[in-house]
Amino acid sequence: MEEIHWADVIAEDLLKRGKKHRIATGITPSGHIHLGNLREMLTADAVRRAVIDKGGEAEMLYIADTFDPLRKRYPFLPEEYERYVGMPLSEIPDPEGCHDNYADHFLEPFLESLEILGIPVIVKKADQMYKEGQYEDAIRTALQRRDDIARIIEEVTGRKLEEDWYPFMPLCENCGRINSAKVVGFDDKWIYYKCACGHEGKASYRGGGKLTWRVDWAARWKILGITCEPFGKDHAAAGGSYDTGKRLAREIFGIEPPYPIPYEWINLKGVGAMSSSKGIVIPVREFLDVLPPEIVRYIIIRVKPKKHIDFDPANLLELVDEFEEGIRKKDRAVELSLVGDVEYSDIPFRHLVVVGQIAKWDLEKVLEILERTGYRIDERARRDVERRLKYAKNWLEKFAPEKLKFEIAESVDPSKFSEEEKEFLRTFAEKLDENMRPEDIHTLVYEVANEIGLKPAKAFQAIYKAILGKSYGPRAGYFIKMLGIDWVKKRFMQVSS
RNA sequence: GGGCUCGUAGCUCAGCCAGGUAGAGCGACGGGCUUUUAACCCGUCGGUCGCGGGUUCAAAUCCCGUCGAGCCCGCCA
Repeated sequence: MEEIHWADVIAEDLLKRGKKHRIATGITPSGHIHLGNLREMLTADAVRRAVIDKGGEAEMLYIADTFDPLRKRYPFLPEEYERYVGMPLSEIPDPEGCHDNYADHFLEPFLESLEILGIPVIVKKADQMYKEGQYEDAIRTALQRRDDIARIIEEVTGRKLEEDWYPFMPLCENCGRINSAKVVGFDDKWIYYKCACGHEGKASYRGGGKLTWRVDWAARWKILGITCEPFGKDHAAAGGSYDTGKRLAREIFGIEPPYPIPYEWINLKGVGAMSSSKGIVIPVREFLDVLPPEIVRYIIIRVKPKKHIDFDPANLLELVDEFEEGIRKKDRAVELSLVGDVEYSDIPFRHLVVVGQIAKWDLEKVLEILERTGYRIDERARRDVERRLKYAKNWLEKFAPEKLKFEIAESVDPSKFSEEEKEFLRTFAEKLDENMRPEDIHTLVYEVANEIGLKPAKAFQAIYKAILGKSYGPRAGYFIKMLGIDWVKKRFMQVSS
């Protein structure tokens, strides 16, 4: 039985509904956008690609809720930001002063990440949509049909709404908050409100406030013609916002709700679920310095959206092996993860981690070593190594377990070696031959050790001591071949003299 | 109170949607080779598919129930 990738299953479903699709995403830029948030984008993008692969048309929208109020002063914000709580993110200054406003500060690196990841999105900023009047009709409808909306929300959620509830949150022109004024009435031109700060005023249909979340969501489906949308499992619970959205879409706005794709959270090993408000975060942008985009995509795309992902950045090599194997097998998840026209060579990432350390990350040296150990270096391999070597270096420094790290000792002190060790190294060096293959070298260790009556374990230790200054290291045969027979001979002779 | 996911080999999981004699990787064990990192090759061991019922010629797979684990909703969005 052929296994079908989840994105293809969804794409099939979508194409039964129509040929053209607009897939929405909506991560709110209230803090650093992390790998967990990225799942929404990658889920959408995998489906987008699958739809296109099957002959349909699809585009991705990213609605950034820049008009959302700041919920609280997050731990990463300075104390004076207490006064901005409740104000829309688009109206709050950038905490680091480098962008126009708070929302842009977090939005920009994220959009940059999306570009690196090869995710094409049409960006819609909510504050602009409101200010430009795109929501005007929806707001009018929502206010006029306040009772029907309230009834639907009450029926779906089972909770009771206040008598004076309205599906609209006015932006108070006095205190600047968008979450503390109550609607007291409305006419064709204005929405009248009374704010907790004491101010009474009137708000415009264009940027004078926003619809409450559940209503806003359904409204935006209509305004933008959304046919599909991934969202976190918090929205997917029974009585949750998708359930209300579904009914609001049909009964208030007269549209079919988008095809839902609920997804699970991503857990960072040893840290727990990623959450910007709890400060458990590795910003996406930071990941992309350490891992190639296709691997980041693969981490998420290989797993069905509804299954939770435990991700341990220290334990990455196996995943990369699997990915590289998938390239050869033309695995669908890998295919959906590859970005642009990047071409892979047959050099494993795992190998680059070792060779890079030997060559001290010098590209030419790395290529030289790879060639010496039997890899064919053509233009394609060259480009590939150049690209992935940077990631290998960054990953090693940032996430790799200590035992994978080593450094060639600049020099070693012969007095630290016993006579036995010296004898071994001398004999070994004499027998080393430029034409030996890694396996031959490995065998030679045993041969020489036996010849002079040294335990093989001691022999290996002597080798590592002479090269690295510690008693363990990468597999000796390959390692010596990579270092260069000539160099090793010289080093061993010097130590044993 | 409600929703989702998981339970299959020692471990991590695939297979379940479209039922047809249980799979992979890792580990373990034996060997290649008297330590070499999360190395390579060959081979071996390893599972009453959580439990109980039902449907079926046939169930890991579909249905009902049940037990256990995790997360989410029941503030706001």
